[in-house]
Amino acid sequence: MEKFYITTAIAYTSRKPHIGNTYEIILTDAIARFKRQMGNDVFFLTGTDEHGQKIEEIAKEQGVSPKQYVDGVAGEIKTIWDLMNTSYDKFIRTTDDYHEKVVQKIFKKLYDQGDIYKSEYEGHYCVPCETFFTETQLVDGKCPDCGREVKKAKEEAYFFKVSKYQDKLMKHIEENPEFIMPESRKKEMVNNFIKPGLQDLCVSRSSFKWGVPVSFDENHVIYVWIDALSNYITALGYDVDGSGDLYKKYWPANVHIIGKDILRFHTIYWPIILMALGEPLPKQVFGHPWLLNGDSKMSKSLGNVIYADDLVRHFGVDAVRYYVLREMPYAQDGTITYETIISRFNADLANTLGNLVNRTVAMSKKYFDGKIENTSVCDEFDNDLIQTALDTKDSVIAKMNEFKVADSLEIIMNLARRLNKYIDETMPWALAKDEESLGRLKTVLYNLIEGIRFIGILLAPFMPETSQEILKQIGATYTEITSLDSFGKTESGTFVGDAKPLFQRIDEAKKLEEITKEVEEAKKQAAKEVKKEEKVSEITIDDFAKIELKVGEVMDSKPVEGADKLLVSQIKIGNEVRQIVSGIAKYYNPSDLIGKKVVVVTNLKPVKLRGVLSEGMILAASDGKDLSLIAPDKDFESGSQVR
RNA sequence: CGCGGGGUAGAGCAGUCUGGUAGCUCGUCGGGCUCAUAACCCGGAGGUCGUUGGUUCAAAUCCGGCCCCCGCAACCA
Repeated sequence: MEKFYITTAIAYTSRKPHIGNTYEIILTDAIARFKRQMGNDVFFLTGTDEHGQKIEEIAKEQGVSPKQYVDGVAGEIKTIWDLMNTSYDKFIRTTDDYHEKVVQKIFKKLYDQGDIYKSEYEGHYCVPCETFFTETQLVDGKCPDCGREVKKAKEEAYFFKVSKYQDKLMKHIEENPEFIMPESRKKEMVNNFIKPGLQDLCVSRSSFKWGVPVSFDENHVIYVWIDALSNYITALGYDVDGSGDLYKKYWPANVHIIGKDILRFHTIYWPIILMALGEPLPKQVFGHPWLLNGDSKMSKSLGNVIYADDLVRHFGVDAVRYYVLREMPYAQDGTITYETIISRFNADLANTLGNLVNRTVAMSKKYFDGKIENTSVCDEFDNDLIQTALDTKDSVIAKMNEFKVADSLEIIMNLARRLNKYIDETMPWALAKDEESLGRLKTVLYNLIEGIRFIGILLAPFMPETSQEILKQIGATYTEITSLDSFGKTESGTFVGDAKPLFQRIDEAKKLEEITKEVEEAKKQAAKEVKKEEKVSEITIDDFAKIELKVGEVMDSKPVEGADKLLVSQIKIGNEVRQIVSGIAKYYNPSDLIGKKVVVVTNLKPVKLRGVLSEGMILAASDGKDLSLIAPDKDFESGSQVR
């Protein structure tokens, strides 16, 4: 039996995953189930990435230990994975003992052989946040987290010599065109990162503690990539000093299924780590697109997060699986809204598929007490139907081998449509009226049941429960995909089961109203939580007094050349005119600003943004989506104090 | 000129590699049917394929210019 090792990315345990995160495991599960159905010996790995500064911070805020915190979230993640009926063989946590030990050994080995070396990490350090940032991470030259000033600082750290393996990696990518999929992503990686030259990767941190310690230097913890990526091999029992049987059997992975955003780590750093370890590379890395809510990304602050368990409550597990698998394009981002999911549910699952099964089984019961017989009274319509069923099986297999999940489902649905049409073509209710055509009627129903059996079997990787229910309702005894080699496996004399609607049609207006209520409720809740999260430490009135705020009038404003977010404005404050650069170009036209009264922080240390001097800061409210300048309520003289 | 993706009927997408009647699902309008979950089947309307120039007997498709949207650019799947 051919082995097939497939993995998801491990989920970060900073918070509960939303439907977009959940999409990844559903997708991977569909592929894993398909491969099993095709007779492969599949090993399906998933798990959680549990270390890092962010988790350390959240745990601290909540007053629990990091381990306690990740235990909670990892449990929640596992619950959702199970709720979605995903058939993973192993769930690894990066806080598992065996994983941590092997990660330490990997680090040590790379260090001993000279691929990891100690050096200094120079960056911009934000003191209150205790975090290093690179030049490019800074927002307007300030800390991206808290917006405060940063200063240049050095930190001792370990680096991984990725540059050493660059050429070898490039060669591998060129020689294995299927290594990075989809194709468009490959270009992105090669042009953006490899060609310009790889920089050595910082692989340790000393600014926080929540991680796997470097075994020979206790001031450092191993930074995320070596820790997290190694899960794919530690889960199988890889060990520097000799690996276990699972590893020998399943490595290299046939495919890593990951989000497009972390493609870089999986197609550049991970292969290089493996090269350094002298281990074979995964055969393929598939970067799937994202699932968006409408046209925007799901985020807590926007209050538009959709969770898998909420969807399941409203629509059921298989409907949610169906939706995400059917709706996601191969290489482009997909969308989810409650409207579209209801529409898919009704059109595809209730009307086309559910109703087909229901009417067919009901007719079999009604006309022949559920007994199925092939009397071979054929007609012109039959051949086309039979051919469609056989073609459907072939196409689905072909598409699935390319991971084109949405196409596969569409093809299966087309078979359901073809079967519905067949009912109209043959008109069983008319045949039932005449004693002489009962033989023909038996064949018609036989063909329908057989066609539905194709659907039931082909649907198994995508909607496991529905697949079983369909096969049960038609009383199928042959349920293997190999039984689809020919049309007509069902034996005469088989009895169908009870006809129960597979998917009850949803009243869209009513459902939406119900959901809207819930969403409103959740939004309020989220707003509360966000507020809590954003609460910064208290300051005294003296601290506040250090900030000088004044009313200013915009005399002139224009875009900063070469920057898409920045405007440079001349602001009159009393008798003085200052130049201030602000990141508001996306929200305001320069010409509209002229004459406006704004509030300005006047004693801010001047900085250069994009090479342009900025002597202050204009205050604005922002919710992440839009931005509004803060203006005095009455027309006030520029230069007036703001307190 | 940082890199990449996209712009096709009211909505969502396929077709572009390999040029040859513009297709699918939803919606909409009309008809049919009554086995079934007000479902199913058939038909119609609706598109200057972002724009502009070129190659060609022929361009959504190949080549060039331009416009618009969206990602990525060291840690949000």
